[in-house]
Amino acid sequence: MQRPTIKTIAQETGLSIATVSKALKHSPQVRPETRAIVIEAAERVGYELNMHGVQLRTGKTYQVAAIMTAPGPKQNEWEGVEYAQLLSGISWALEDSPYRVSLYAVRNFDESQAIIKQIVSLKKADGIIISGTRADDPRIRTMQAADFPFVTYGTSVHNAPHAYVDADNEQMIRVSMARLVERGHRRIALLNPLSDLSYGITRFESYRRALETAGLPFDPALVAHGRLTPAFGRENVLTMSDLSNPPTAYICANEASALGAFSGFHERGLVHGRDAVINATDDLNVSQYFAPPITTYYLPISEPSSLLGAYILRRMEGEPPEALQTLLMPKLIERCDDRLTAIR
Amino acid sequence: MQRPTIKTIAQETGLSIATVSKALKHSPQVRPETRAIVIEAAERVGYELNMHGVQLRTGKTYQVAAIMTAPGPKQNEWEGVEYAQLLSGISWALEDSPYRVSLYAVRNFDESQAIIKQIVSLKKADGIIISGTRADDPRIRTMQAADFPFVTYGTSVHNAPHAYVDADNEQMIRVSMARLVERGHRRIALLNPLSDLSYGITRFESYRRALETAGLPFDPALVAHGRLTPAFGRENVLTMSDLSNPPTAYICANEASALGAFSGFHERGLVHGRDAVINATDDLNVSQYFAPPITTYYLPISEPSSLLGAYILRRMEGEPPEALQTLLMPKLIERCDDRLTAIR
DNA sequence: ATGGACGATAAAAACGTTTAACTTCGTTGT
DNA sequence: ACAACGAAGTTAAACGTTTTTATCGTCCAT
Repeated sequence: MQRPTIKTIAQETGLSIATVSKALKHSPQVRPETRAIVIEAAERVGYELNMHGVQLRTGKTYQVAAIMTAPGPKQNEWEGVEYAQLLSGISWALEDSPYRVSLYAVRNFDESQAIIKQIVSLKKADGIIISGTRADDPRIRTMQAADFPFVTYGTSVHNAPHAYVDADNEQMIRVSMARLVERGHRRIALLNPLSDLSYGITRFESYRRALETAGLPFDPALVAHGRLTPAFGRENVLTMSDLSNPPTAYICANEASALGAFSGFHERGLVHGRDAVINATDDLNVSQYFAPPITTYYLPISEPSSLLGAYILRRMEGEPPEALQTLLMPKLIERCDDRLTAIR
Repeated sequence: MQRPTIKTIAQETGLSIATVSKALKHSPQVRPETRAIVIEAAERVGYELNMHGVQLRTGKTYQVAAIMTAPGPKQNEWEGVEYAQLLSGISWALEDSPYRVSLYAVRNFDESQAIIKQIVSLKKADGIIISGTRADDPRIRTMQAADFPFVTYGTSVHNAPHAYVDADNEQMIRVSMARLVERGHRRIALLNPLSDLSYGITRFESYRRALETAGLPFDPALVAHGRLTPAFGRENVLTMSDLSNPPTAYICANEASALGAFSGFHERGLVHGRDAVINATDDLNVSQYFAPPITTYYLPISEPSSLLGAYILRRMEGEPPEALQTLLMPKLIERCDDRLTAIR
């Protein structure tokens, strides 16, 4: 038996397919009684809308492209693991809509740019979600030029206003620095994402301002930019702890680099809380299982991800981007005092 | 300007759209000279195949559904993070094909079953990739009954033969146990996945056989089944280390539970290598950053994931499932000796 | 010469939906 | 009484492909 179509319902009810179509989408052109008949028949025959017909006719794809930047299959680093929860959050946010998440894995920025151009020009999706935004992001310009709906996870600086969701990195670093300074720290290291990423810049600038506020000197040796892998955290601890005047606190941009920093502590024989402390930003609530647990700024990744999903839906409905901008403040979770026992 | 279609090319070349269509798909019915003309015109006008037309006509979706089981947005546990790399591996394997990965995030087994029924009956995809297989998996039966192409990450026991990729859990546990026994361990704990999962059963049975081989008694207090979160690892170490005769080795089924086990060590004041050791299976190469680094069986998740992608493609081409079954043996990485200093 | 087979292309139908344009008929206002 | 109108449906075209069937020469065997 063939799958029923609107034609089936038309024959079943004696109406035309046009009326059936209109009835099913609640057009005001059809009488409530007629609609009831159509709905009844649709349920009776087990009708389900065939998207292919809709897509061809309307040109809409009902796909939301999620661009996921992950390192190539050769490098097996603990990186980008938060994408799993990001994607499921987005997927759930679209659950009650006709939209599906279509996944585009790319290896680097250039590939993401190429993919986006393709999606936009060939209309392979109705909306795009990207992350890893740069201060001046050409991908954003591409999408804006084509008037294509999109939402970014991360802000940009030099682009025209667009829909975004991000953690409030400025505030987070400011509060974090003030708290550490208050606890006696004078040499604070910043393990930062790649410097072309927008949030890397935000964090760095906030860091510098916090130093000024506290009257502390800026030392470039205490700032590192890189891919936020455990290796990155480890190597920077190894290097910085060898300085003649090593840091007593490390601010890590994610849980992966914090884990790596611990590995560096272990290698150098440093004791957390005695020689130095580690603070981090945590999306996955994993820092509580570190030994010892560390102080983190915790933003459950489900929050930004469901917002991203909600925003792309609203953006595709035509809502202006200015109304779809949110900075989320992570919650401070103090798992240790972070005063050095040696300093006291 | 409108996007060019085969009609555009037909007008451009003076041929019919039928010939253009055939020429573009290398049908033997069209003369090579004619084909050359068509190809040239297609390139000149910048023609790209419109999938919506194809989909409506052929009924194919060119979508591969990836079912991703992740805990709901409320629970923010470090769980399922390897999905990110699994998905990107699959996505890359499909890169040169016309297929795209369509993501379906579900919260539990029942939801995945419902989604799969829907995908199969409404033909929302041409192939399905699932994980978390059970010994007797009703989802597999659903797909087989409908003769629907699919590949599983994980084996099943009672189902008819199907395409799968998995780690060789039997061998891994056997080797792992023999190695620990050889190093003097007599009380070995198994931190296992949920007992309804196929690989949980495989691991458990292999564990029991290994005990028999070594002439060691089976103690149910040393085996735990559960969701492989850090919390699970931690709690079981807390419980088991309180036994009158606590284990001297913990075999963890993934890196998340191993991290949690470390957290339990820290809480109890246990020292790795003195009081007990932790061995694990590692997909993400993160155990090297634990303090201290531990011995793991490492299977870079890129390997199974690219196989999954390759297999679903071949399965959709009609290749029989028996030819598409692979068990991958993880590589043993000895990061410490794992002999207890106290035992010697 | 005639018929048939074959090779290359064209014509047309079909996939399932939406929507602009049109018909029909009853109601309303003058 | 009649034009104008509105409500509720219908007709038909269109979206871009693929594929079955038809057409039209050309070549070959008889």
